[in-house]
Amino acid sequence: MGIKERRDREKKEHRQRILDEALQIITKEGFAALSMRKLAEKIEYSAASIYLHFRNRDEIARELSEVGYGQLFEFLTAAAQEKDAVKRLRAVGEAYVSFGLKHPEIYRLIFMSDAAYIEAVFIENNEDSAANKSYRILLGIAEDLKRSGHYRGKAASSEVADMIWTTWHGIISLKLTCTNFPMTPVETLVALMGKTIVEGLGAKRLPVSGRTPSVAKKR
Amino acid sequence: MGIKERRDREKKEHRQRILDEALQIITKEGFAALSMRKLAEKIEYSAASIYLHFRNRDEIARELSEVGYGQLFEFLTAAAQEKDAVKRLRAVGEAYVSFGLKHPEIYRLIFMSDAAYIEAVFIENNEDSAANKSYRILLGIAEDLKRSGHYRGKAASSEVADMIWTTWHGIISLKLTCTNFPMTPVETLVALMGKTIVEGLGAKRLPVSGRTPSVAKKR
DNA sequence: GTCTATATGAGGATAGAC
DNA sequence: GTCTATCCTCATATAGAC
Repeated sequence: MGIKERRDREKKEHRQRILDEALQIITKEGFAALSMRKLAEKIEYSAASIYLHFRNRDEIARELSEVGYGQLFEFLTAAAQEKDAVKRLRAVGEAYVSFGLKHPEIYRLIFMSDAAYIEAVFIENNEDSAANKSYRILLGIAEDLKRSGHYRGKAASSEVADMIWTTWHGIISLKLTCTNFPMTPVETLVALMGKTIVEGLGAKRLPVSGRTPSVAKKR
Repeated sequence: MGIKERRDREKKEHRQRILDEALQIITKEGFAALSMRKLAEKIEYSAASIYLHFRNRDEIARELSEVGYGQLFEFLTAAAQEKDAVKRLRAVGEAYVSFGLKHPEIYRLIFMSDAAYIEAVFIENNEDSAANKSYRILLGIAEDLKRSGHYRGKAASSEVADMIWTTWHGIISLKLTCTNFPMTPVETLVALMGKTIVEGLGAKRLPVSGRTPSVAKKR
């Protein structure tokens, strides 16, 4: 049965080669630039042969998205070793943003294009998907912030985690769409954001929504 | 010279009609669905005739972006009447997010696709562009927060404004890409975010970056 | 079984007839 | 000024060669 094994192995390698080249194209030129023809040229096969390995262009995109979530997870994991929740919040935030800056087209693909990719990963996939594991890093930070007395509000940890996530996503996605705006450097934004959120969550006085805090009275 | 005037007027009207139909297509089906052929069918002219009014599809996109910035500006202006900076922050934030939810495809076009559109507006255009005026609403809030003693940090108003903007953008853009995630409802996120930022900016104790605040010591 | 060649139909853009 | 005809690029599908 060695022949079948070799054939299977070769087919798998061929498939992987297609994915590798596709990733290169996306990384360099963005997802929109990924065409079956261009990809076929790169792998030195006809376009039709790609369809023997992938149902369509979308299936390639979905697989590459998962690669992207994996890369992001590695970035985050490396930064999530810090014990202290506040330090970890800052480290992971910086890692998240630096991933986006380093792999802008991948970030666009996984978080700024079709909702189908990310939803497939979060909803259908198992708990061990890279995207879910990344989210749990974030959730862990929110829980630790609460545990260590860094926040006093009533918000659930998942809400705090979502707030932090949207924050980082906001910075990187706006930067990718508009390289010159906001003019504040990304690093400054990450630092200011992190500090403001930590202090906001842990603030002792919680002014009732809508009322002006006493400090402002002197106006 | 009345004939020339009528001709000019008719041409202008025709151009406007193209834009109107294009806006409808984008609003309903998204920018990707805007094809010259489909547009031609709507206006009941040949596709080639569109090129007499617009250099290419991109030029239509750019003009529609400006319409979009104008619509956003109107949303924000209506919410920016409130005198109190904190209340205004919340009102404008809600308006920003509700614009994004109400006109998702327009939002995608102006803030989530090509950097060229937004950069053209912010950089090349005059101070009176809708995008610049919108930004100044935000900047005004940041300045008023500072003036009324709501924040004590060293961050410049423009940095605070950018932080607030990225925050709102993060919420809406993540929601548009991933309708089921984050699971926290948009309204909850906006409220939590607004509260956390106001309290974070105004917090009395400013723990030195990297040190754990005293509350956490008990861990 | 795996590939090449080719067909189909959508789309952007343009030349040239009227 | 408007149209038809056309060219190019693209995703996708399939027939049939090997």
